[in-house]
Amino acid sequence: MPELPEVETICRGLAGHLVGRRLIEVSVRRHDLRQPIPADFAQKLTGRVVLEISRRAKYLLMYLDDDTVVVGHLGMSGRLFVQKPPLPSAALPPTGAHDHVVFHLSAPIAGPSQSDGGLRVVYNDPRRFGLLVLGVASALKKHPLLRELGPEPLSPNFTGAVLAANVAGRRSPIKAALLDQGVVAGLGNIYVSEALFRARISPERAAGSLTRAECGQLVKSIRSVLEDALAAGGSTLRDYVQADGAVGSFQNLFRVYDREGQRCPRRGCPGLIRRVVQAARATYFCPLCQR
DNA sequence: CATCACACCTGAGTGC
DNA sequence: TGCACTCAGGTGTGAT
Repeated sequence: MPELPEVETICRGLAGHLVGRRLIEVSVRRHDLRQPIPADFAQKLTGRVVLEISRRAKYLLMYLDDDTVVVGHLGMSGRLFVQKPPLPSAALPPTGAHDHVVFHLSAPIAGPSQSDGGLRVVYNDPRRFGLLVLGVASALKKHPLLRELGPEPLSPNFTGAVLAANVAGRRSPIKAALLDQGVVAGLGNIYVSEALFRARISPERAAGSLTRAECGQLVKSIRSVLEDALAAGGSTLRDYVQADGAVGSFQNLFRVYDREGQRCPRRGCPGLIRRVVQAARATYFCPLCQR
């Protein structure tokens, strides 16, 4: 499911609901995700207060008040959503199929007292390609899942020069290189196709053959497509929803993804969008205006 | 090393 | 309606 804009949208939604609440109960219904949920997961989290929620690449990071960080990934089909009872003590919806972990949270600890009777957050993942593991905040950069990640595409240190250096010498297609989370962190199958279209670069070009100028253009295109997607709340293909259940709308703004056979949206271009398979993933592009 | 095919798992969609 | 088949937003592995 989720690439950077979807994970960032969920992250922001969760932060608004969870920061400043205490985890009063954590129930793990299935441990066998892509990596097993640690046996002491629930015990380690119970009683902790959520300090902050952030994102690195496609990982969600939930910082707790004891130096523990929950490191989460949604894989292809994972969802995290908030369930809030409409009234204090009102019954929450029953746990559904593929709800693997349920976090029960207290009312906000600080601030004006209110009728908020707490809420719960559900981790749901039919395919179980996602994961939920634990890290240590003060040593998070060394965490095995995070230490090899490349630059954040929306950060100022992701430049054309950095991209050029990270793909130097690579003979694989630029499409495949951009999916490599060590080259740039957070892109997935949709946004790679969309960014290459905006940069007018063919996905079949050898990554190392891009000029410095092309790398600079590609960096700009990556930023623009991610920012546009963030503004739309991400893309909803089949099951992605934001933390509060709202759906994203960027799928309506795709220019090439899943548009095989349609006219190239670039003004005056007579090309037709083509679908090819690279590294076992579908790639969409206009063979006329992407060179 | 770099590259690639494939596996992991479930559900949705399609065509017969 | 049912069945067989294909495809899907990700990533780690083993073979080459």
